[in-house]
Amino acid sequence: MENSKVTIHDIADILGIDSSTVSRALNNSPRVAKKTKTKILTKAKELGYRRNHLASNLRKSKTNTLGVIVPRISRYFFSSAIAGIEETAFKAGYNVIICQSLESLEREQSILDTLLANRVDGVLISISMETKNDNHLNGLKLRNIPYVFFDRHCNIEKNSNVVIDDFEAAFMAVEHLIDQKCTEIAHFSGPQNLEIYKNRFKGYKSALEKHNITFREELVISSSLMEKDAAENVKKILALPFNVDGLFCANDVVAIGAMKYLKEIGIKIPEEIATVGFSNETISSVIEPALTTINQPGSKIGVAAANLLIDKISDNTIHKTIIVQTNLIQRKSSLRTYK
Amino acid sequence: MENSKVTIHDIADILGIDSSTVSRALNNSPRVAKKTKTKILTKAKELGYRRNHLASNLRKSKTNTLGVIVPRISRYFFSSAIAGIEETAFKAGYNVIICQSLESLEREQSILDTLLANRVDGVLISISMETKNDNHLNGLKLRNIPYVFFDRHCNIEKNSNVVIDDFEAAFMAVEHLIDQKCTEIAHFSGPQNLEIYKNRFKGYKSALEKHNITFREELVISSSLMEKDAAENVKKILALPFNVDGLFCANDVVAIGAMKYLKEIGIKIPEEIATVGFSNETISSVIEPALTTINQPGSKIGVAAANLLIDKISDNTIHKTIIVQTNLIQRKSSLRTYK
DNA sequence: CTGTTAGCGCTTTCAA
DNA sequence: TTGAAAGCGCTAACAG
Repeated sequence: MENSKVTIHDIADILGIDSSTVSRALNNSPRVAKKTKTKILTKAKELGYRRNHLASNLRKSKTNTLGVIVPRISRYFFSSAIAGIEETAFKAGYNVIICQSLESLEREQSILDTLLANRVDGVLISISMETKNDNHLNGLKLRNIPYVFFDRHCNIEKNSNVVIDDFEAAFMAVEHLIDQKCTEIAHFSGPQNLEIYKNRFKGYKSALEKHNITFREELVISSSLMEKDAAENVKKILALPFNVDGLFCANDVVAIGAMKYLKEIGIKIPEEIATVGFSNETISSVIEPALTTINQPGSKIGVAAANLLIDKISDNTIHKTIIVQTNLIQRKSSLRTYK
Repeated sequence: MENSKVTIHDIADILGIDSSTVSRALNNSPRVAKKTKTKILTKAKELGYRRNHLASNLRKSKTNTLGVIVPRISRYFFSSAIAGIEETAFKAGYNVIICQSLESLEREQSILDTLLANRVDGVLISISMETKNDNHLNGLKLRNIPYVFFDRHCNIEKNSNVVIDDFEAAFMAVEHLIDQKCTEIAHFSGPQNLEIYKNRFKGYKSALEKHNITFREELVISSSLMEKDAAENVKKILALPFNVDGLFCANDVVAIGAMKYLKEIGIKIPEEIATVGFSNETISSVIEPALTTINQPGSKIGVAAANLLIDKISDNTIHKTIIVQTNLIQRKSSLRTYK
């Protein structure tokens, strides 16, 4: 019993019927008598039958496999996205091949080759920093293999993208600062050629507007958002002829850097920092003064992206952009404790 | 050109030879004339031939797939382990199915079923907190499917484990505390059914011994190492009739929780906290007072585990335990700044 | 509703 | 060194 080598033929032989009937029954086809079906399913269970996906897929010329390309698996946002993808894919009967581009376009290209060789049914991709367009996805296009960008996408028409609502997230973060009675809110912003930072900046501006706070050019400090930029950014703020009492960072790395530097020089302004970024819970819980606007968006995006891709696999004409909404992480207890 | 549907038969037909010869050539068999082989390989490349792994694997009844079970993908240690596994597996021509048990034995069991159904060639597993033994791996044993434990393992003979040198790591961490003149060092320890926590406890004890510090039962506080346990643990320490001046945490989650709680109640003891855990760099840079003993071991362990499993797949008699050595992360600048 | 038949694309004896 | 032939386990016409 429980032999892994049980095939539909074994079941057919024992029951004195044909293997095609067994196949139908196992696939829950309506073209099998209820009685026969029951008999077959019972016997299958008894023998410990397990479908051989290899054979099944060969016959159907489908692999039931999705390729996933991320810059780096170990970044929390991506690992949680993968968790969401895996779960969704699994439920739908798909396996997932996960690859990391390590922010290299060249690696991204060679990964696509490998995925092609593996005959994946579809691809989920979050592009590397080096990637400027989708030319290297030609192989997929040629073979009509659907793909969906998630989070990092090329700004290209007729593609499917799953992204976060950056405008809204930024808006919420800044509004939170305003609720805390901050009036001079600085913004550490990112490269304005990238959609996400443009939208976060817009959200910042819009929140100020809504609450009739004058927008000041000099409060917006643009950088590449590395931790090392943070000290410079903070210095610029401190050099201003008035006191800043709130800070909105366009990502968590620069927020962490800013807090570190502020601690280092023993200065406690600004009183509130908010950041839009993909912090993991552990980080968030350590950085008390920072408020992260995005509540575990990784897995949400992963789920949405996987679902969209699976839809596209059955109907490749679907093109859409899904904007995932985010929540403010509420950490009231810690937020105002250390003023 | 570049049609993905090129088969060995197409090549054979064009060249006027048999498909079996083509197959041999493509598999670099020595039983093909050099000239023919070159001809075949050239034509294959020209036509953009790609082997259909499905068919190949069906014939060979191998899936070239490894199953990986981890408690949670998004924990930094595991995502970096997965990165290492992926890379190693990929190079060796294996794909990887990644699953998370979410610390549930039940889920772990059902994942194993799924992996069996997927006919994986081998399994890498890091067990859940609930898992006490390897009984649920019976399906693998029955079918002679090799498996390797990594990081979290059952302490069972004749299994293959890839682990960190927990004893050594803990010893180093505690010795570091002693070097900082701590004498009353508490230990937040974990479930003693898990080898890793047992060994970290041993390392703690051993370091004390070496430096002639009396071991005190009441300084060891066992919990499930969740962040929520931390507050309770700290309370127990504070209730002691003497002052604790050092703290060694068996993992980083509880260390972070402890620091949070200490901050919250405005208490600055203990002066030094060390933790053995798999912190990511961002976390480490935020948690100044904590010293993490293990320097990015995840991918190291992943690579070692995948290699061992692949070895076992070809020779299932290999049984060994690989102990991966670790380094102390040095963060002198921050360590003593905020006392 | 069930059986017959013909492969999916590849590997691997066995003969030649 | 190459070819012929069989079949991995499953599915999907097509008949009946």
